[in-house]
Amino acid sequence: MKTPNPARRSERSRRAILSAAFDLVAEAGYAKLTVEAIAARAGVGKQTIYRWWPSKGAVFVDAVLSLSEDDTGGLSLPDTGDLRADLSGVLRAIVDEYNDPRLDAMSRALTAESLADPTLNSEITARILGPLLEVTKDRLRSAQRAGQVAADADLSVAVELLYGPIYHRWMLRTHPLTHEYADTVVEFALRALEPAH
Amino acid sequence: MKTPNPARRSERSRRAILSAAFDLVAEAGYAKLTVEAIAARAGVGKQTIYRWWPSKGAVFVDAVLSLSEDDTGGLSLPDTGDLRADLSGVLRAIVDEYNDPRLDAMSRALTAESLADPTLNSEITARILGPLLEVTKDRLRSAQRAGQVAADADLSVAVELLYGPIYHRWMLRTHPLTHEYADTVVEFALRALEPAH
Amino acid sequence: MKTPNPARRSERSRRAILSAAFDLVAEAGYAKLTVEAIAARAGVGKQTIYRWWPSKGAVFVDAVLSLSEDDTGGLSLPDTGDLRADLSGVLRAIVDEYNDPRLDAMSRALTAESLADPTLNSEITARILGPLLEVTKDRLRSAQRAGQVAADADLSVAVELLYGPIYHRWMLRTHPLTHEYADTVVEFALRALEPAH
Amino acid sequence: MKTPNPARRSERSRRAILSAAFDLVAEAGYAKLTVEAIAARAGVGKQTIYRWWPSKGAVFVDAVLSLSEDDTGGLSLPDTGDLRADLSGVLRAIVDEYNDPRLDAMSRALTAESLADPTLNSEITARILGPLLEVTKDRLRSAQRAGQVAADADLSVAVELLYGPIYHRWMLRTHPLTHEYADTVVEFALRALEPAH
DNA sequence: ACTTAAGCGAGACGGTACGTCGCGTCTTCTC
DNA sequence: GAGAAGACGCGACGTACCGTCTCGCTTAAGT
Repeated sequence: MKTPNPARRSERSRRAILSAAFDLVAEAGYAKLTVEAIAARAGVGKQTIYRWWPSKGAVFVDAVLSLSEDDTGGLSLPDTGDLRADLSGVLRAIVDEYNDPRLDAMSRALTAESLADPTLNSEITARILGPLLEVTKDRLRSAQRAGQVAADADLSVAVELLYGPIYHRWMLRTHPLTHEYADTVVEFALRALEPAH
Repeated sequence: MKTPNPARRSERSRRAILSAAFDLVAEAGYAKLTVEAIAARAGVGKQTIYRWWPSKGAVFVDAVLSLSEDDTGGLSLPDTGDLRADLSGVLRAIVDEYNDPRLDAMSRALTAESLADPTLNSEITARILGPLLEVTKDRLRSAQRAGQVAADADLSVAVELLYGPIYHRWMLRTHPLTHEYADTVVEFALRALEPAH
Repeated sequence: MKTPNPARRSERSRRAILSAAFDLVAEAGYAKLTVEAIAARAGVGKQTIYRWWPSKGAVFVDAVLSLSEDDTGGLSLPDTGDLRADLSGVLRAIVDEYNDPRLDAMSRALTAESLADPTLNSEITARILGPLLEVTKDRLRSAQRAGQVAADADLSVAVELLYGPIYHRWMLRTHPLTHEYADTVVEFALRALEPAH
Repeated sequence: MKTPNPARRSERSRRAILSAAFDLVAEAGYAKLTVEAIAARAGVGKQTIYRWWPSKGAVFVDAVLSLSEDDTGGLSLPDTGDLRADLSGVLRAIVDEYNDPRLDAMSRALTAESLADPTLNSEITARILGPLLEVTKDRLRSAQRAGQVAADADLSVAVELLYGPIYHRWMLRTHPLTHEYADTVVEFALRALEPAH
């Protein structure tokens, strides 16, 4: 099992494969994605796929990631000084994404894939989720300095207080995801995090 | 598509199929579960499976559910008067379950399945998750009457404040799930829910 | 394995089964005949078929035979004194039957069935073919008495001289089966059988 | 329905499939031949069979044909000048073949298959039966030139006069097939074909 | 006339084989 | 030497029928 020489890799094929994978999922759902279909649609031999990716899940994750990285990093988290507004902004944005059927389907597919394959899970965590949590923590740290958040609050838990409820509701479809809901979550979180009184 | 006559259904086969499915997942993981293996292990024709379940996922969900329903309701939620202790009890119990590799694998398989098939999702929600959320809300309602929780708090959100962070951490494997973590979550949640001061 | 009591046999079911079998073959060909289809079409339980016939081939053969026995014995072989004319009559009649697509298909199905199952073969031979050969031999015997056929000719072979070529051509589709052909065969056969000169 | 590229066809698989099919029929009879068994015995995927043959019948016919074509033409028909002896030779040889249980079974299977599938019928006719009839006609033509057979005899019918009775007796099992029988048939045929006297 | 057991319709069952799909590997030929 | 093309061995799919096996129901026979 010799590893191929990346220098020789065809950029045209790489792109074609990723975009074929993405389009196929968009059209028919992740469950119907097959390596053969990707190869056919991309005008590529199957071997070319297997040479560079370990599984079709990896191709798909790559496809999604390469797309989301074309954006300037997805969600931003401004620091206007108004913590409540800043957090509400992110959460509402996330709610909007989950309410877009296209993105919803993609996210669920990605999640399902990551459940079955720990490798993909870490990749997703590292490349999508991690950065989001990080910038959020940054914002909370800044709020700590401003005395809006208890100095001793564990920020790793704090971010989960924000994103956990949203994620829970999205994954389990217990109730609709709305902007009000996002705001309620922010409200609760801020109360939980506020300095001792 | 004629629906079979349930009156004639063989109880012996039903049981054999469910327990075969469960055992196979326990032994080799959900990814390797096949209808043929279930049929073989259960000593049953494939058609008998397809006659009564639409997919192997449905069989598996049924298997898990029928098992979890042999227990008299699984998790209980006592009302000792000490809200913090009561909640900490449930969350720690859940953390323990997620830390049991067997149950962890089952839950992830169940979750992955429910991502791909909304029907299963609702079934799981209705038969496993729903009851848990319900008893939790009951406990919180009792706490409201006792003045430990703000009277106007939206309890649907409140339960997500409790379970959301745990679920988030479990699903995304961002950090280890510990009893301390459970307690921290309870702490934050109680602070968020406490009556205005 | 107790043999069922024929006295209790339902005549209505028997008829329904035979005619369902016959019709199904007529409609879709023998290859697509199934026991389940016969049962369904006849409004009969499968067990009723298995109780009275050993195989679907047997049902079909029975169906054909029961039909052909409604006729007064099928082909007749008159003795007008004109041997050539009498034989030409039968052979032409047989040729006509083989040229009827319905009968052609039935005969081929019957033949195929008898190839796979020696039991059916003997039944067919006994109930359809045998009588034909017998009456033909009778006619030839009468011709022997009239001095038109060599006294020492082996009549078992003689009839095969008549039917063999026709059968050969029908089975193997080497050439079309026509009345002229029937007459040529009769001509050759008579020449082969004529008394020494 | 894209047709596969024959250039890429694996010769090794082709051979293995044909010989597996042949052996399986020899061992257990045509009725028990299955595509799965062929594939398993040949060490081949089922798809490889379906890629190149339309049905298991076609595989079997191919198997038989490819074997019979390894022989340099099978039956020969010498021209010794003695027509009776030459014809008796072929008919006796054919009788011998039909009396070999192995060949008998093969021939019946082949015949049954050709009854159900006209395509196979023509193939068999073209590759096995046709050549035999042709060399026989050649021999009779030579006999015509020698004045042993009527100049105006229709040779297509003549050959059926020879093979028809044998075939009839073999197929319908009315009487045993013996060398004497073969000779009797030749005798009758020669008498039928002899020039006017 | 009344049981009572057989035949019957229906159809679920354990199986075998079907013909198809997709996997991941391998081979051949091209650029 | 990477890539397009696609045949291959393999494993599983979901379906069609097989022949067997209960289920109630009906129906004729024998008390």
